[in-house]
Amino acid sequence: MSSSSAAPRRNDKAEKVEKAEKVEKAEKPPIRDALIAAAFQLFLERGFEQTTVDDIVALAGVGRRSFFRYFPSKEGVVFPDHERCLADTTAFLAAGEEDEDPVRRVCDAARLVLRMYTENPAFSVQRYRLTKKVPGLRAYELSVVWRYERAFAGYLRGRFAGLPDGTLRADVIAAAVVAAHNNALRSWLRADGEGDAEAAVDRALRYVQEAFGGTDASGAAEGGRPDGRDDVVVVVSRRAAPLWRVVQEIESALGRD
Amino acid sequence: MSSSSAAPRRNDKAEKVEKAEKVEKAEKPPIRDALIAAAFQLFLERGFEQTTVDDIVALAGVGRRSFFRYFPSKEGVVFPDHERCLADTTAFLAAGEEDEDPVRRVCDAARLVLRMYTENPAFSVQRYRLTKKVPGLRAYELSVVWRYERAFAGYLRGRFAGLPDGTLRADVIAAAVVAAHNNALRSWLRADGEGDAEAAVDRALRYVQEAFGGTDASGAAEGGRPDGRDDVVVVVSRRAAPLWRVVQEIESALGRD
DNA sequence: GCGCCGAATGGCACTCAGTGCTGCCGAATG
DNA sequence: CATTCGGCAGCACTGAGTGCCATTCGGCGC
Repeated sequence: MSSSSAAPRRNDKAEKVEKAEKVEKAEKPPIRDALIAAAFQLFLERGFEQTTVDDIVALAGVGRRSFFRYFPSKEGVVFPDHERCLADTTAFLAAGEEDEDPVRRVCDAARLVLRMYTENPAFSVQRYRLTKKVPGLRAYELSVVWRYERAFAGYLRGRFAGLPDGTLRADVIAAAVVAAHNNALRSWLRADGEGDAEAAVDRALRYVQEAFGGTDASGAAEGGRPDGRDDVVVVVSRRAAPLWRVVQEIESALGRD
Repeated sequence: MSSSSAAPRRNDKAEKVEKAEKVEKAEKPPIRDALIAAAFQLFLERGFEQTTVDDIVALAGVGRRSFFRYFPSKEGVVFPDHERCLADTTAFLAAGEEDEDPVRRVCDAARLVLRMYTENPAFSVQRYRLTKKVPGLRAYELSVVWRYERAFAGYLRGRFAGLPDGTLRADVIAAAVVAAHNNALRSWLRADGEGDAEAAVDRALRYVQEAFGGTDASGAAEGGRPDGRDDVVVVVSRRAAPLWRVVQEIESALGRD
């Protein structure tokens, strides 16, 4: 792109610098990052549908064919790091110990996914705003989330193998974990990345863990109950009241909200 | 297209017959059904990607433009009745009574969706085999399922409004209901539509209802309380006990199970 | 019976996503 | 220096999806 064949000595030097950068950055293709930056710039200022792949590659200064070497589709450029994150997550689940609570392990895996978002708050918020408006991106995000959910469910199915209704439990818990994670994550994204996302997700996941009863409620130990109270609660309810109403009373009496 | 202006009398008769069919079938465009039939025939014998929209309209004997008048995309023809079913489901939720258990209502809505599958077992099984192999159809199905889940969650958010963690509970329960429904549904589809799908889904949904403690367990209302007791119940629970354990105590104390 | 109107349809042309192929260039080999 | 190999640009092509317009058909008023 820049002036070439002007000074061979200088070119040799430039090559050395480039190589040094390569070693330093370690297998990071600059073309990929240029495409991501160009795509987001155009998507944000002009809209997703109003931007063609040709516009992106023109702004990034690369060939059109290169775009599809790095991303499977026009939507894929919006979720550039999910492939690696999904691999990390499955590896994390595969490395789990046998005596660990499976639900807790899956919750920790979800926390791993959360970290990918919190590492780049600005980027995550921009992407959230895009996916909220563009139906095509929402659909693509669904397929991404679905792969996480299937990874969770697959792990749980293995851990629940032999148990009655093992696959049912696995599927339901995986879906609940994903839903809780997304609920907290989206609250954080709607707040422009302000606030403690980790705490919000912990809180949401604790609700799931309590609902399925397969855990010691993680945060209860640490955040817990600083006054040391582990006392009893008395609830009085009319027998004819609908059960779900009673449960609501119980929950508020127990201080879970 | 067919021979015209040959015998006006005969043409008049043909018109009458056509009109009679229209009145009989009542607002059912035959073009739509012809497109669905042609699409499935080609998808099954040749594969989804190997079939173009031109192939479908050629076999159905209609213009290419008409395909996209009836279906939003090539994938859409595989899920022809979901739009109506989704409308029915949201209407069913909107018509719910205020004093009914919200979780139970959502489970009933899921049973409504199941009915759409069980009404045409052969069709549902064919579609299942297609979506299992074709990634594009899986993605499309995800977006369809997502709309049901959002309908469920929206209803629950309304019912849980004001409660602590209302949206979290709504999202998680909606996801759990959908996951349980799909788990049972897919078992039935894998078995080629043999067996009792209703019973399987009932069983799966009961698991969800128990996990979230928001139900009177199916038959409690009708089984009633013939002794006329409408007294009070006192429950004592340790504050640190997992919620599901507490709920179990409540349920047994209230005599519902 | 006649003409008009609106809805449904078919046909055409166009944009753009995604893919296969070819040639090119630079870098690592001998 | 010659060769090979991997990444990239450019080109051409298929096919999905859309906008536009002409046509047709059933219905309706005159």
